[in-house]
Amino acid sequence: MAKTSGKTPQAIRGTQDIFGPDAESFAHVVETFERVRRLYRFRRVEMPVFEKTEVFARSIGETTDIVSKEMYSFEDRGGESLTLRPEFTAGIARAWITNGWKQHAPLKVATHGPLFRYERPQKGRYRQFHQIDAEIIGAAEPQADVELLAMADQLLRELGIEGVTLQLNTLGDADSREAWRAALVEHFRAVKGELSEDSQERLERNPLRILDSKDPRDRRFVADAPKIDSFLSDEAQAFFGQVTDGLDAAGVKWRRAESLVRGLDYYRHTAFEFVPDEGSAAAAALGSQSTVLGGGRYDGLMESLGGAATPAVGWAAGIERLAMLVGEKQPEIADVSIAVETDALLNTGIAASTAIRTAGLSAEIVATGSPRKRYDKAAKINARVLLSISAKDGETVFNLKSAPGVEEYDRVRDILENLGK
RNA sequence: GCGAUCGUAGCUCAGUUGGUUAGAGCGCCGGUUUGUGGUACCGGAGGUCGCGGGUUCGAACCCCGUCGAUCGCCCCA
Repeated sequence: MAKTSGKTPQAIRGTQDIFGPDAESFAHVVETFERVRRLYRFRRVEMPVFEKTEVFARSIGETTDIVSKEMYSFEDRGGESLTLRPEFTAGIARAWITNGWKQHAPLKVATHGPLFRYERPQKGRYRQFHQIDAEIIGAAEPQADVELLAMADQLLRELGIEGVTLQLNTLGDADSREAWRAALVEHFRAVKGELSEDSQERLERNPLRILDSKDPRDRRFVADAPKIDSFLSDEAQAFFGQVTDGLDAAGVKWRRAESLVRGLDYYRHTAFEFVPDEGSAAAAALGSQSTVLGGGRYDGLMESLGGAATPAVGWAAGIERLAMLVGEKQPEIADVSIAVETDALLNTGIAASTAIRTAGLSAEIVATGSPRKRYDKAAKINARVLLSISAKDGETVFNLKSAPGVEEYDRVRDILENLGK
């Protein structure tokens, strides 16, 4: 692997050079997403890869570890702090405000591309990673949540991903959420000494996170922790009911996950993740970073960026993780593989390949190395038709070969007959 | 930030209890078959065994450090 000899610089930790079957799977995920988002009439949006640090710091919350340690921030030549986007949502929210996209409300947008987080890489987690993303902004009704989730569910089905289930929860409105949080702190504080060290720390900084602790010492107390349902207002209860009814109507399977939370304060109501079922092939393929697609309703975000209160809901999914679940994809088979068996006929080969490609057939040309071996190399390329170009008694000979009944055989023969006419 | 495992040709890996010029497969380059031919045969190039130090008569192999990778913890927008 990485040699330190010589002067070649190494790739940055946590970046990937994606090639071969992985690249094919990656492209397949993106192409499927583009197709499905059109079915749901989400409009394509292209966003900057970096923003003022403020965009992320204010939306995420100034005090969290995320802002202080886990963002790729730097100063530009003017001394302004900029940050490579760690997520799509904050940038889209900023654009909504600065570009007056309110005029398009409710706005359904989709995008995909690279994101950056300064973290220790592990399976399914990189410093530069890639996500697909879908947002509905300016829609307060539960129908928006339902449509968004139906799209996510259809995407996973069209990708052929099995053994992944929608885990669904509600965080209620701001008041419900705050009351629940207070009750949780009270509950866990009573047994603080028996919690894991990590969770004793969480108690002060992020008590909701104790609910998804992996430590068995914590899990005993998680089971009988206060449930959000006891704190939901009538409106919040009704909202969640409409979401679940809508999902049932849409045929989207879901499971209530009372411990599913979001780390950030701007989330309200619906929170969800598509997670591999325990013991499934998907779970084995993903390792410990297993959430495939996640999101929720973030009615509190716009205000943190100085905009008018705006209801919105969205999700994002890691392309690399999805690619790990879709299986190996091979590049498309070539229509024609061309062996130029003598250098004297190189230009004939070029003319033939151009004519074939112009006709809409894909072609690969082999014209380097030992002339005797070019046929062998061309034959190794997976192609529907094999064409060799050679000279016999001063005449140019096109020799075509394919499996019986291959439609491209006749097309190539016709193209060659018209060559030079 | 913490922990575990790993680091030998372009790639995937062998390398026995430390013992002479470090191997295989694939790939690459060249040659053989006077040949309408893909899977054969022969040959070649390519490695200061991640890097630095130590132990030893002798280190790819043992010890320390360092860099890198992988996986996990923390975190997870």
